[in-house]
Amino acid sequence: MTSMSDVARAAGVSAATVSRALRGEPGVSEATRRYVTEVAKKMRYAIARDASSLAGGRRYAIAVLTADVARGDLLAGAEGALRQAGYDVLLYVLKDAEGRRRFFEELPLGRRVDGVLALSVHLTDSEDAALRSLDVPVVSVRDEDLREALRLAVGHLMGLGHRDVALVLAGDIDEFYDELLVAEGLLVRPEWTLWSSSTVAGGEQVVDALLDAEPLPTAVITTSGEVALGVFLRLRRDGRDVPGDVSIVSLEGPDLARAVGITAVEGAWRERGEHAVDVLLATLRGEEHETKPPTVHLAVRDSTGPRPER
Amino acid sequence: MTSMSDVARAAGVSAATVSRALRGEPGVSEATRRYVTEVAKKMRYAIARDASSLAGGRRYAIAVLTADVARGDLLAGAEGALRQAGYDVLLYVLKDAEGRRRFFEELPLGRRVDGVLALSVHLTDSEDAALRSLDVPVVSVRDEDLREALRLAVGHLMGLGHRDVALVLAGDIDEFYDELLVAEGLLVRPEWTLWSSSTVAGGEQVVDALLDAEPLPTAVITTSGEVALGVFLRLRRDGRDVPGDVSIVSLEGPDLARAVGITAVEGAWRERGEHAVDVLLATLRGEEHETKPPTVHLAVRDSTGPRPER
DNA sequence: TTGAAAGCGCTAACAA
DNA sequence: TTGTTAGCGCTTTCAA
Repeated sequence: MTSMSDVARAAGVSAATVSRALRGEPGVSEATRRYVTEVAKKMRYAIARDASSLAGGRRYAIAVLTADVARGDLLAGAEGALRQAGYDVLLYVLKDAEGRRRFFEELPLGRRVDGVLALSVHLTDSEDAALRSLDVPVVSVRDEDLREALRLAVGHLMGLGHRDVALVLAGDIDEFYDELLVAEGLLVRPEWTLWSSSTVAGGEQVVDALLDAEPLPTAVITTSGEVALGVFLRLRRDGRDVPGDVSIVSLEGPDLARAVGITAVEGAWRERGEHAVDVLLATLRGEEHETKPPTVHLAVRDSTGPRPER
Repeated sequence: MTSMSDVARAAGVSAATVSRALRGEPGVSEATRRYVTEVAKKMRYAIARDASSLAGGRRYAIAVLTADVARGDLLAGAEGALRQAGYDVLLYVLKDAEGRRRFFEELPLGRRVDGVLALSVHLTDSEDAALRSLDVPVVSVRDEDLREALRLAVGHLMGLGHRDVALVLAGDIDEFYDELLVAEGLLVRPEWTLWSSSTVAGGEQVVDALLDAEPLPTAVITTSGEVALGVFLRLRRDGRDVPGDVSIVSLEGPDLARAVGITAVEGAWRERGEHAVDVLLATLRGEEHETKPPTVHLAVRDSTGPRPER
């Protein structure tokens, strides 16, 4: 393994200079930096993080806690952002109660990470306190944004006069939706709360189920872009007009929804994960990160319209 | 932060002794070990991994590569096993092509991990070569086991005379199933390939869809225990006999299936993740780990029987 | 069974 | 701008 002093020797400079050059620290002439970088690359030098952390006091690692691996986008978003910022992601899956208890008891993070990101883990007060006792910044992302997304979607639909709204949940999602819909003033019929896989085919199936149980709702909210697309396609194949007969709103899958012209809540999970990372990194830098989480906003497109007369 | 020498001082021994005692190394009297351990605990001492790795040459970290966070059980299984063995899990999500390319180009793992676990990432030859060049052990888990599971289930059902089999896919699963079923000699009707969320409700919905499209298949294969349960319950509620009218096999959810008496493939993802970790850790110890992946076997229970006469 | 001492490969003062 | 010098907090010989 080539070490930093190997590089230093090869480049004819001191290890300190190599260190500065490679990290982009000031105090190195551009020429030297370029040369050293090149030599290091040629030698396939990889820094020894342990030594770096030990000497520098920073670990370049963030613990990411997740209650499950279910919310994939959130995790992927956070992972990508952290990776890009040069941080390693230490994953801790707090799935079963026993493992979770042990985790907080042993708190294996001591001196191992620069910060903690809790994704969709609803921390109890004592768990939260335990984390804070590590005295590294802790940022957590709750599921509340999803509520906000739903709220937006429902608000939009109600503004258009809809009252008969079906909800399609994709993945293993908590069931708090029902309450939320009710709270927003919608009637929730059990047969209009459906589950589906996050696939187009899943969405198509859902429509089959809805068609079998007339009357049709006047609007459908999906938690997945793929499902929204499936719903859209299947309705059309059945001769229904969107949004003439049925409106569709998706709570996720912004790219897909945009491509197909489906009204959708944008700026959801992946972005939320990235923002959480921003907040955490800012804190690490000692800054106050004032920005709010990515605005969950509604992109109104062609899939929603006024409630049809029937 | 209390350091090892703080503990040593408090316990009236040398740092070397503390090190040995805490790691369970031989050469420390039991009395000393117990005492030191107690003192360390009382002082809430947490080892500085960086220093430990630097001095010891082992990093106690494994890179876990995953193409997506979709196969949750696999990841969770691996994470749990690694954690238990005292290893940190460095997560790398190789989702988009661009990120993946960059990952293999920069190979940010150098001197950072003791091994690599590739879960459901189908590595190209050059990617594989890149990983091996790190010269740490690499273990990968492919999706083939799922095929094996399906093969088992289909074999069992065909042995019982079934030909009309529905397949319920849960989650974002690849579509290679169809081909596989055909390859196994089954007729695949499009309306019998269904998607569902991994929930009981999802399974119930699926049955509704099937009932609407008579004739009913004589058997149903699900990729989720919850779905199998939902199918079971809904069929019964509709007055159908299981397995008299319809047989059910689940490819996952062994615990649930066992509890309810559903024929199921056992030893699937979670265990596969754990086994991969075993293999990796054995390699790290310099041993040859000869055991095969957990036998994907079929636990035949009351939910499957001979094809009904109709 | 225990301790002393020498690093592991970096970063961060401090000098030059 | 660059180099020299101390460590960072452990593990591991080697001696006692």
